[in-house]
Parts: sequence; C-alpha cells; structure tokens
Amino acid sequence: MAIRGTGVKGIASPRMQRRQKPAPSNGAETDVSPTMHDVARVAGVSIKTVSNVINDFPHVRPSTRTRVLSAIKELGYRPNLSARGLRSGRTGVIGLAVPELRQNYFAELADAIIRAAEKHDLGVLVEQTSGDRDREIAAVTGSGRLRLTDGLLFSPERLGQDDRHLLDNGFPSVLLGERIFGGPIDHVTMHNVSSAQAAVEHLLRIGRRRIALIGAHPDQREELRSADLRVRGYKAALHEAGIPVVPELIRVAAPWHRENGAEAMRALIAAGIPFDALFALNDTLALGALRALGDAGRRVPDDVAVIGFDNIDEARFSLPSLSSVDPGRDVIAATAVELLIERINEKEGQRPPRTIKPEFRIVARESTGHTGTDEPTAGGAAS
Amino acid sequence: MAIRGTGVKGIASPRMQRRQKPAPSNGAETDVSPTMHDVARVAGVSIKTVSNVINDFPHVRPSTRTRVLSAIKELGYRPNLSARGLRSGRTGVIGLAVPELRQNYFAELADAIIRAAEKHDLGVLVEQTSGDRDREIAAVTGSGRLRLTDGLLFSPERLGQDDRHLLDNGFPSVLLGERIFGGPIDHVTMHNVSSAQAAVEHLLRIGRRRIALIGAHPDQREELRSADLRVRGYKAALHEAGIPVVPELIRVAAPWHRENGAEAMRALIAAGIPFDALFALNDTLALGALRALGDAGRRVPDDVAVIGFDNIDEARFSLPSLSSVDPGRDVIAATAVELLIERINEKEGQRPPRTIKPEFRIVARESTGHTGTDEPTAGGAAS
DNA sequence: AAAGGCGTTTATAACGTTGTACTTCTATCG
DNA sequence: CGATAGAAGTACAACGTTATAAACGCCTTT
Repeated sequence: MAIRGTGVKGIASPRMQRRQKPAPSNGAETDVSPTMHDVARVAGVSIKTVSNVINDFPHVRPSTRTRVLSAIKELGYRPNLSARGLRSGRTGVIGLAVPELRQNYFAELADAIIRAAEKHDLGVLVEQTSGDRDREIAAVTGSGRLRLTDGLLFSPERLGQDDRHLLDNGFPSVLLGERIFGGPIDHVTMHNVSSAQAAVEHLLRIGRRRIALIGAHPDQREELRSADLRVRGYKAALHEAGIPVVPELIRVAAPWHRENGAEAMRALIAAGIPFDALFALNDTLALGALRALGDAGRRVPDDVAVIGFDNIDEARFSLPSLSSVDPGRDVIAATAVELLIERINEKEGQRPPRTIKPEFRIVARESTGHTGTDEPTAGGAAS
Repeated sequence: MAIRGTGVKGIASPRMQRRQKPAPSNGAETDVSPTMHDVARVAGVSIKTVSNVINDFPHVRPSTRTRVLSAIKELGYRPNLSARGLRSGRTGVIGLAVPELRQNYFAELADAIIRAAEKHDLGVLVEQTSGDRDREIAAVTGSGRLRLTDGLLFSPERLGQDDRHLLDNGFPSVLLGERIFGGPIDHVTMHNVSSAQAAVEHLLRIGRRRIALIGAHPDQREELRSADLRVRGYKAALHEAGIPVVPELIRVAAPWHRENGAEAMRALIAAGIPFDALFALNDTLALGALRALGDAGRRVPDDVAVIGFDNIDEARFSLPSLSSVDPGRDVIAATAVELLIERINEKEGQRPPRTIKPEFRIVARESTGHTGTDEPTAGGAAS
C-alpha cells in the first residue's frame, strides 16, 4: 500500500550497500575495491580463470594470463584476504604473544620473528600480555583476539611448569622461552645450563675467582626455570674449577629489570662481601648492576668483570660495553616460525612435541676486559 | 561406467572436505571448530539468533539468550573472524608499519599503540620496513601484506616531504613521526620546535652557554624534518638568550643511532671546540654521545650537561641517567588509534586531514645535574 | 472477536574467494 | 580424416558470518 517514495514512518528504504558499485560505463574507476568479478569482466574471462592466474595455476594460456594481469593492474585489484581466509581456512597471519615490547629482549625477539615470518609470507599479529597471568592464559587458550590467526608463538612470563596443560589447546602453537619445559607442544629454547657455564668459565679464564650472580629466583626450590638452569650452569663451572660456591654471592632479583639489577648490586656491595666478577642472568640486570657499580665507584672491568645474558643490542653500546651470552636469537626466531608452519600444515598425525635449542656463543666485550672488535670467545651446544 | 570403488586412473573420487564434521550422535565433541550452525542446533534456535546474542542485539528473550550462551560454552564456539570480516568488511585489525622494533623508540611506540588499540578491541599487525624506501612505499600504498587490515598507522623513516602524494592511497591511514608535514592524511606528531627550545632553555637555566647539538641533517637545506625543526628550536632558544649560534657546535649525525651519536661526539671533541652542554636530537644519539664523553674522560654533567629527546625507557637507567624531552608517547599512540578509527568509520564525506600534537614535558635527570626523582621541569604546547 | 502493534525469531541472500566437476577447444596420432 | 587425449576455461557450490525482510507470537485495542 505504501506509495513509492519515502516511507511513512520507520520504514527504512533498503539502505544502499556501504560500497556501491556504479555501472562501469565510462573508463573512470570507482573508489571501491574491485573484486575478481570486475577483473574477470574487464579481461573477458571467468572469475575462476582470474583466480587461476593469481594462484599461478598451470593450464592458463600465456595470452590469457597477460590479459588478466593487465586487467588486475588497470583496476588496481587486490585480493580480499578475508574471503580467501574464509574459503581456504588460512589467514596468512600468525600471532605472537609476548609480555611487552618495551622490554628490549622482546622487542628484538619480535623483530626477528617478524623478519622470519615475512620470508614465508606470513604477517604477525602482536599481542602483549603485560606480565599478567590471566592474559597469558587468555592468549594461549585462544580466548583472546588471536582467532584470526593460523597459529601462535607464545612467550610466557608468568605461566610456569605447572601450567603445562594449558598449552594443549588444539591450536597450532610453539612455545618460546625458558619457563616451561616438557610441555605438550613444540618448544624453541636455549642451552641455559651449558651457556651459563660457558659464561662463568669465561670469567674464570680471565682470572676471576669470587664470582657473584644476580637474578636467582626468590623461592628456593630448584625448578626448571631459566633462572634455576643458569644458576646450575654457574655452579657447575665453579665446581669444575674447584672453587667453592659462596651462597652470599648468589643474589635474588625478580623480575629481571634494570632497577632490580641495580638494587641487587647495591645490596651485594652493602653486604661487604668481596667479589671480582658478576654473572648477571640477563643483560638488563647486568646494565642495572653496571649502573650501581658506577655509583659505588667500582671500576668495570678492573675491579669487577661483568657478563650478562641475551646479547641485546644495547649491550654493544653501554659504557663499558657489556659481554654477554648470545643465545642465537635469529636462529630461535627462524626455527620457531618454521616449526609453527609445519604444525599449521600438519593434517592430523600429531607428531610428538619437539624441543630445539640453537647453538650459543659468548660475546666478549669491555666489561670482561675485551678491547677489540666483537668476537665470539666460544661457541657451544650440548646442554 | 566406472564401477563403484577405486577409479581406474586419475579419476579422483570426490575428496572429503578437509574438516569433516561427524554427526553429533553422542555427546562427545569433535575436534573441528564448531560454527554458528552447531550452536544454533544445540540451542534449538536459528543461526541468526545466535548471531544476535553474540552481537548483543536487543530483542532477544533472556531465556533464549542464556540457552544460546550455554550452547556456546558447551561447544567452545568461537566466531570465525575471516567470515565476519568478509561479511562486515571489517577485520578488527589495524596495521602498524615501523622501521624496526629493535630500535627502542619504535618498540615503545608499538607497545603503546598495541595497548591503545586493544582498548578498542583492535588487533595490531606489525610490519617492519627496515629503513628501506621501497618497503615503506609498499606499506603505505598497500602493495604489502596489510590488506587484511582496516587501516594503517605509518611511521616512515625514509619517505620525506616530497613523497606526500604517496600517502593519498584511499585507505584509512594515519601518519606518525616528523618526516612529512602537511600531507593529505591525519597526522599525529609532536611540538618539535617549542619542545626543542624548552630543552635548550633547560640547559641555559643551569648556566650552560656553549651548547652543542648533535643530530642535524647532513644536507643543508632547511626543511620540515624533525631534525630541522629541532635545530630551529635550538637556535630560537639561543637567540632569545642573546647567545650567538656557533656553527661548529652544530654537528651532523644520521641516522640517529648510537654509533653515530658517539661518532659525532668524538668528532666534536677532536675538533677542540669548547662546549659545556649537549642537546642531542634524540635519546639514542645522546646515549652514544654519553659513551664517547665517558671514553674521553669528560664528566657528565659536571663538564658537559646532556639532554636528549624522546624519553625512551632506557634514559632512566643509563649512567648517568639521561634528561630528555618527553613528547607524550602514550598520548600520541592513543590519539593516532582514535583518529584511525574515526577514519575507518567515516562514510564518505572526507573531512580534511588533521594534525595533532600532544603536550610535551622536559624530564630532568642526572645528565643535567638533577639528582632527585623524576620530575618534569616544564610542560608545554604551542609549537 | 477481529485488528492491529510490538517484541521475537527465522529463512534466505549476500560478502569474495577457491575446489570440484564439467565443457570446450586444440593438436596429435593412427 | 576421425578419434582422442590433454590443455584451457567455465559454472556452480561451498566457506561462516551478518543484513534484510518477512513471519510468528502474544497482548492490547476497538
């Protein structure tokens, strides 16, 4: 009964689609994204042929191919990844969940991972868990935003050995870091024990005998956390050198931030225990300790030699530059991405989880008396 | 003609879909992701009702809602974002193109942006352009991977004023940084001139008169790059204080990396020109210069007071801690995300591009003789 | 008691792509 | 020269979601 025209009341006239496509009467292009249909029409072929060209399928005549390609270029066509993702079940994006990028270590890790993923034409959606246990759980169980992704690289900071079961989420995932071992999924980590041992041996080699350690975990139980593993390497090195372990030289610091490194060093100095070297369980702690040593008037490396762990970029430029353990970040990133891709492509026959540890090397710099250019003192493996 | 059974030759039997869904005869769930259809069946409603519940539409009876919600929970249903993206034209993901995360400044920027985006339920796909002009062009013109995204936050490092036109890509985009001004898209940047002026005034206030600058652009033309703008602020401060500008104290350094800061400082010292303060055009340069000052035996701040720009986290923990200009990174991030969202939601009526500059503040630390806790010496606006 | 009105719910058609099955064309061979 | 294999191209149906329009209740109104 309604007369053609504006409806009487709330009767909304069929609203125009957001992206209207005017009939391409003139040569000018519209501002909405063209689809395969448009390309097909311009090239005078079916949309499937367009698809075939785009996906490099065989059985497309060269002449047809060039016709389609030029239509694509002319229209500025770009595939709709949502549609492709819906159809193919793949989005071409993987998720990366890290505590926070403002922590140098994770920024560099993310950097390396994005580069590695890019080689495989994968995008990386970065999620920050902010050192929050619940957010880590959300990320790994998929409650989070990451359902647009094909898989997940997960670097926890709060979840621990007891949360192993959470990793078994049926979603392609690869674990990074040193907080959980023996979990149900692939894991790329590092030679914590042997590389820590090598770091301490480096200090021993330059004649130090009273080697402090900063970064032990507050609770006393020996677990599998990287802190515990590195402490184990520290003790092993001392043991093999026949040097007794002095408990007072092992200092707690958590989390591994600069302020805590500085704080632990101040406490160590205040305690009045003599020491001539420091093994900090990561570079950030070491940099904080360096700061506290400077405040206290102790010269590095003359009075105290210092070595860190992780070999973050900053270590090269601190004053003095910081010796460190390079755990092979680029290799870790590349390996993690490759494992994840394998899992994504895996049909059903779940292979058992793998754990991979790239080789490490000790990078000697000024803080342990090295003056020349960067040069690895020792490579290694065999954790 | 073919007998039922294996085909004679290449006749592929209709292959099963990758994700088969067994009839849900028993209570046990299958391992494939359930869809709205599954939820609808379990809840005994239509799929549209499920959709309505998920999208918090009105006109759903409470009893129906709870029934649907429990079905969702029971099945562990999770919406397929590709499908949603296809249908709605939105993916819920924005792109962030930065040079590289291993540069502290960009890591912290990305950190802030991811947090800001999360507040709006947006994911962030991070792309690294690696300081490569072609890759920056690819990112901004959309040739890259970012077509799964609803919009782009772009922080160029190579593109300059002459590339303005490239930004007009018809894709919702917001520009960050100080390399391009007056472009065709929204821009979130900072008060380069006035904040640089304030930084130098800070040095003047503590009695310094021969203030060096590190980070000027190699080419001499005065453009609109952040380097030029900050140099302008430097000169303005000196001018107002009635102090002549000494060209030899203005040192070139590019790009703004530690090594170049150290290098420029070494050159400055070698040139034998007296100076009692340094304004480094960013913190990274300042940290490099700090390193070189230390090597040369100059005390900071006693012999040379130093102030940087950006207020990266690291500035708080260097030795000595570094005074800096805080350009308001969190505000910049939040603003950029909000502008982008506005543009994404914009129908057609293109509002003209906007440029927004948050307030800045000067953070005085040890490198300019401040010993207490962090405290802003001056806030400011009005570029 | 029939007619409307409003709160709910549903059937169905997109969105843009790729896989399957089929058709048409071309060249080669006996 | 007709048969035929393979290359080249096409029609159509998914993928899982949301928007539209229409239908179904149930209650109020006349």
